[in-house]
Amino acid sequence: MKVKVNVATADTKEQILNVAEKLFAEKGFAGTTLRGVIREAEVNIAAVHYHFGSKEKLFSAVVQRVAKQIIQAQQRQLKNYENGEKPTSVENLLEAFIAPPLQTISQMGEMGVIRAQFIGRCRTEPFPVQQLAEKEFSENHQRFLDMLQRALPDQTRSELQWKLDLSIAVLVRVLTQVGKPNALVQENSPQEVEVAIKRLVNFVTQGMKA
Amino acid sequence: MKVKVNVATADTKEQILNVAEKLFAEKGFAGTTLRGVIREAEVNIAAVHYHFGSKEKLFSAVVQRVAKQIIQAQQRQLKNYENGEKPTSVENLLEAFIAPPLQTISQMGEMGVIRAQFIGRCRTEPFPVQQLAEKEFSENHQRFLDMLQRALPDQTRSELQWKLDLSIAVLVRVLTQVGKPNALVQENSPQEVEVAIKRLVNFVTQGMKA
DNA sequence: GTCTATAATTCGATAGAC
DNA sequence: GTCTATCGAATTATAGAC
Repeated sequence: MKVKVNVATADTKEQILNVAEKLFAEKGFAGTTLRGVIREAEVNIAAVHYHFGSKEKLFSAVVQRVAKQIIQAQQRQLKNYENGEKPTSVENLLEAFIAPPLQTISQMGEMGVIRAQFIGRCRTEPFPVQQLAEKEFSENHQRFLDMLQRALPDQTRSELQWKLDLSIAVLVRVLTQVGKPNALVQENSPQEVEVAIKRLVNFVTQGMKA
Repeated sequence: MKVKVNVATADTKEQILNVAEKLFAEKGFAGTTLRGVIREAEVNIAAVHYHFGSKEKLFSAVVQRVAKQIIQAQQRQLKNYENGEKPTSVENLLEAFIAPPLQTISQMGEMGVIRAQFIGRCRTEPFPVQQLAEKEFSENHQRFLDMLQRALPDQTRSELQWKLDLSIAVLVRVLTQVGKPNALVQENSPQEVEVAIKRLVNFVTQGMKA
């Protein structure tokens, strides 16, 4: 059975999502206007409300698209370490957390820098951004926390919690600085990203074990 | 010779600065309106433009007040380690960097949480916030970088640069999470802050030496 | 220095034709 | 699904009286 797809609509929706991600990344939620989005996306102002309902729901749609990709890549990476009994090492866990977003971003070219900045906004912007974003990522973070607890049984849950939180802060900072002078990732090439992942994993692993 | 001080004006300016810091911290630059500021500060809308000139210059004035306090406290702390020839240890340098903002914030009570969030905005908000803020902090960061270089002569300048940048990201994350559940600093009491400083310095020192 | 009044834009959202 | 037209409200900033 064929699946009906309105091509024009799919293009319009996706075009709005792409431009919205770019503008939210560059100017933040409050600094982005729907009129700015529709101008760059070359669609009608009413199309945004027809497809998404409101500015806030548009933002949620962008977040969900981003979160889905990242979490899928992280879970895929984790399966490489699934041998069974022994808990995965801290290094491997942190690499499974850190490597996927960096690799994804380096594969996306110019859009990768935008994606990186957007992720940064999700962690730092005022209400309602952080709340909308956390909803999409919290379950995944809990899963990683559970695995870290198995790898480091001597540390308390709350200790691991703030250490993971700080590790994410470090990852997000690296992401938002991609391409800038003196950043850990400057050219955003696959080779450079591999080196950056090693250094970054090392940086946070030391902190996590401390 | 007496110094003329218009008390009403001093109050008005300071009141505007206080409320502006609070609203910028809570809602960000774009999300804050001058009308919101004057409503809460109970001053006239024209007073903001008379004293500061524009929304952007008002933000700059808040940043300058905040930066001045932090940098002074850090430099004061550094003088404790000035013995002369031997370079200060990495731990001491990082503690001189990290402790002052956390201690200041815990002394400020409720306003401390606002101050902490405001500092977070300075590092993460879109143009023109980051640019205006970096202008006030960059010289101080360079000084710390120079001292770190003396303490860790085997690491390259660019290596130390991104490591210090990531350490600041960690500090800022701790600041913005003050008072939230599972944060490193929850009650914001002097004793708790002292413990937090030790853990935090340990976390970033391990990463810095790695 | 402080105030009122208002200029000049811009915003998110919606109604209704096609 | 897409469009035009527009509503109602909010924004920064300024002019000018006191």
